[in-house]
Amino acid sequence: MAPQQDRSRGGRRRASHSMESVLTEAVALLDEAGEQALTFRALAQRLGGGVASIYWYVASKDELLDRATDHVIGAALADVEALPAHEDPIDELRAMAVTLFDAIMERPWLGAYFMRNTDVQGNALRLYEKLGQQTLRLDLTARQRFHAVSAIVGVVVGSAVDLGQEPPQEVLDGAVGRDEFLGRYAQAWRELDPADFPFVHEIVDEFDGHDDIEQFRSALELTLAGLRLQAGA
Amino acid sequence: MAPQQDRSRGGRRRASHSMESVLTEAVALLDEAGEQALTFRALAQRLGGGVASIYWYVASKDELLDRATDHVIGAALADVEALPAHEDPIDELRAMAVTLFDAIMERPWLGAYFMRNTDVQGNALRLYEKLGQQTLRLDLTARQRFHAVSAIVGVVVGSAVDLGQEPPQEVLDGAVGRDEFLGRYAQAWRELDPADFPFVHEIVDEFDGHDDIEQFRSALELTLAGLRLQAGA
DNA sequence: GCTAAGATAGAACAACGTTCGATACGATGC
DNA sequence: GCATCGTATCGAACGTTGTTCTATCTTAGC
Repeated sequence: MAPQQDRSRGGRRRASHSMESVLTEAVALLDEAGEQALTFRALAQRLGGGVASIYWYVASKDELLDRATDHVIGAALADVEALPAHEDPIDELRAMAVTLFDAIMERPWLGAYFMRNTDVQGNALRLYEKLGQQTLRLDLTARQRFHAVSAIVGVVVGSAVDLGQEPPQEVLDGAVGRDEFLGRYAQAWRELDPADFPFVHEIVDEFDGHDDIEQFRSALELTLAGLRLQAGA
Repeated sequence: MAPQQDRSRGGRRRASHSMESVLTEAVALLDEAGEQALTFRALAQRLGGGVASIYWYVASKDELLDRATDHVIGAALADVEALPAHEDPIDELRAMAVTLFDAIMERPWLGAYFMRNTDVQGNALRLYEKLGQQTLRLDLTARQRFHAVSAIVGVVVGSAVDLGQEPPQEVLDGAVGRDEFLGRYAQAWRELDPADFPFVHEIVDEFDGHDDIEQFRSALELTLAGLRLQAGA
């Protein structure tokens, strides 16, 4: 009753990969345990192959990160393209940015690599174009359009970076909940001298247990309000 | 005429450090050659001591980075505090944000670590407080104040991250100038199909040779305009 | 002079990205 | 059937990194 071994002629089976599987497993590692979990050895073990095989598909870890990033940005781009059209371009910009932020929230590691994509081509550029096309519907100069899209991307990235560097490893392990983690900071802030830190005391209750999405949407709303003003609509 | 050797009894002189010198040299390494240049061995050599000695002052590289970051944020905080007071709190917020961005521009590596500071205390918190105090002068709810400061910090960080990850190592070595670097991207963009990428073609001339500070100020202006609208002033 | 704490340092360790050389596989030509 | 060439895989090794271990030197107080 020995189980049918998955080998031929006693030799160890050779693994056969593909660009897709390499990227998929790399993203899976990043999703499960964050940036530090993605090593060539861990990835090779997951693929059931050797370490050096990965170098057939990518020339370096930087390229692996770039391709993995572009891989998931492709999914975010698909989400954005699936969005219904709005009459108001600013409404559409808001919907796109929120969709983008949602995608990053599910993958906190994305924040650090989002803008690192050195490739000129790729899904990041398509996303950039997609956002920018909305500004073409606004009464702006080319320079204003360029700056507007940069500002919106900046808000997304800025919020995403906050997100990505928030968990200090305890909350990722599940040992400490996010609320408790925030609560610790809040408690330390409450113990500061109110005379020296009036603002911190003013907002500590808002900080405690705050929602990241709401924080992002508020920042986005300010930028979009400024943009609407600039477009004179 | 042998030079007076700086040693006693022929033995190799033991180095004597201090928290200040360790942080100063660490920052110097980061300034000169970026994030990857800061290694314990390079730092030890610079301090004229052994590798393990650094561990007397910091428990890990993460802590070293945190302390180094807070060290330079302290300088930025001093710059911000030296700013003249404005009658309009939003004008003062703008001046503070610009000062902050200037400090980050001189140290591109700061962008990646700016928000990574896990310490609750420190200069980052004081800077946060300093920004927040201006919102106390505006007619806003506590939540709006919290979100406003987060938004402004987000704009700074978002632009700073762009900045920090821009040079791909050639421009840092001085082999390729920033303009030429930007020009390469611009050229590649110009060769894209205008039907597929109308926005990219619209702004490529603006992108080519653009000024980072101007880009940042535009993004900041949109946020501040939105904030002014929100405060009903 | 002795001792305890403060401070320094060399050597070793484990993990990482990367390279090298050898080897197997699959289609093609004959 | 067989040699051939480009594709693809793998184990082993290299150099560098953060970190730890253990030993040593220095200083202050008694």
